[in-house]
Amino acid sequence: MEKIDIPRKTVYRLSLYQRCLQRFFEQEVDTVSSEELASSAGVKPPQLRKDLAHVGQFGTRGLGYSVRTLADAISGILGLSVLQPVVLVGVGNLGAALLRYGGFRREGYEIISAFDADPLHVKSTTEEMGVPVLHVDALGDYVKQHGVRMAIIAVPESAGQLVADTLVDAGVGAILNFSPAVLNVPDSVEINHVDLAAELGSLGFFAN
Amino acid sequence: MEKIDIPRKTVYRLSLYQRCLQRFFEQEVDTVSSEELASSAGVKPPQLRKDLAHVGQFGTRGLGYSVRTLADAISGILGLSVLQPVVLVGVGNLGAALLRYGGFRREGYEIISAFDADPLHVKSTTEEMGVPVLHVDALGDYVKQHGVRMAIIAVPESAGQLVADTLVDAGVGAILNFSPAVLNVPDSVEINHVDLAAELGSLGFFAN
DNA sequence: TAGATTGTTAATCGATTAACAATC
DNA sequence: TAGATTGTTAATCGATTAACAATC
Repeated sequence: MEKIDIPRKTVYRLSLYQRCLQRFFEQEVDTVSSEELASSAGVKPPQLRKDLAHVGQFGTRGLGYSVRTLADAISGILGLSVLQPVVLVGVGNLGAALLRYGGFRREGYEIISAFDADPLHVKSTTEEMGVPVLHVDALGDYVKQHGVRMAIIAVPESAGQLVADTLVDAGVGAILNFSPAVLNVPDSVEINHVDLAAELGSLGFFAN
Repeated sequence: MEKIDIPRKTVYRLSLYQRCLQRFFEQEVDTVSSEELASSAGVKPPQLRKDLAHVGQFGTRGLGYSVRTLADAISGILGLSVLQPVVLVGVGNLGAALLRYGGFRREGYEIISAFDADPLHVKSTTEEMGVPVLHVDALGDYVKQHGVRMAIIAVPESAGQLVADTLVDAGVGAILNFSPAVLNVPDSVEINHVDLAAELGSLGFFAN
């Protein structure tokens, strides 16, 4: 394993490129230039080339990139070649919406189980939500048994850290955190924090 | 207006500080040091002080910051002193969840109306969702008439740009975009892009 | 005055952009 | 060969961190 030295932002953008390439592929485009791919992803061409340089050489000078080859390469790097199992913790408003959200699956992820502390939410069955919803007490064991490496947290702030600790203890390596809580985890665990209130809050400044 | 020169990331963090200050205020803490406030927001003290330096001087050397004074100052800067009206476009899975999400209101924002292209969603009434859901055809006029300056987009990718154009034409100055679409807008309009699929997608890399 | 903590300047770090040589 | 476009190096830019003088 020598996948150490790629900047976080580059990894994020690789995921953008991947999605754009999928679209080109569906449109049966065989080859794209850095110009075309970059513009479809909303970045500048040198940015794209720099990002790709971090992970290898995929293009042909004078020609561009093979859509197929590049897409496969990025899939491999991001670990999307096989469907990745993910658990979701917190089936409130947002959690339930994420459960129904199709975008994750299209990207190569599958929420295989959800967890909640509220018996009312736990009662929801596979039929209702599309996945089993279990009590949060079972979270740690489930993660260990199924070897789950990724989790989505959509619980209230007060529960965030506890859930994160449980996940980390059980072996999860990456967390997408929608709770407002600032999570303390070991450096080996990666966290993407999506703070909805802060996203909107900071926009007020620009709206005048 | 000379609110030009504050870095985007600083504005974002101001919003974090604001929320932490609210908590300190509720706990009846009068004064915090940059050390305390920074740690509660998940940043380092010099970062906090640098951020604040962009917008003014609020602390007392040797003592720290008055929770009340600093909270009020940041509220003013972010424009949160009065409840900000926001429109939401797209009442699918995610849009509906955002509509019910309480975090925005707590932050000083109120979704005053929602819009959708699907007559099924449009039928939803104030009672069901808490806010009126109108047909997207009425979006531009509504925004103009109510002087709305902020919008949340939660429509499918194919509709993103069209909705953005409508909003910008109607005078919106800041958009929180949850659609995967890369939106082209004038420089005067600020966009925060929350790309759920890409957030999760990039995490795959770190999960091993 | 002594201790503490801010505000600010300087140093570091990393990321973006520009430019161009390599090469298909 | 000539035109095009990559991969890469160098220059720029901005943001973070460290350090410390100002000052309560």
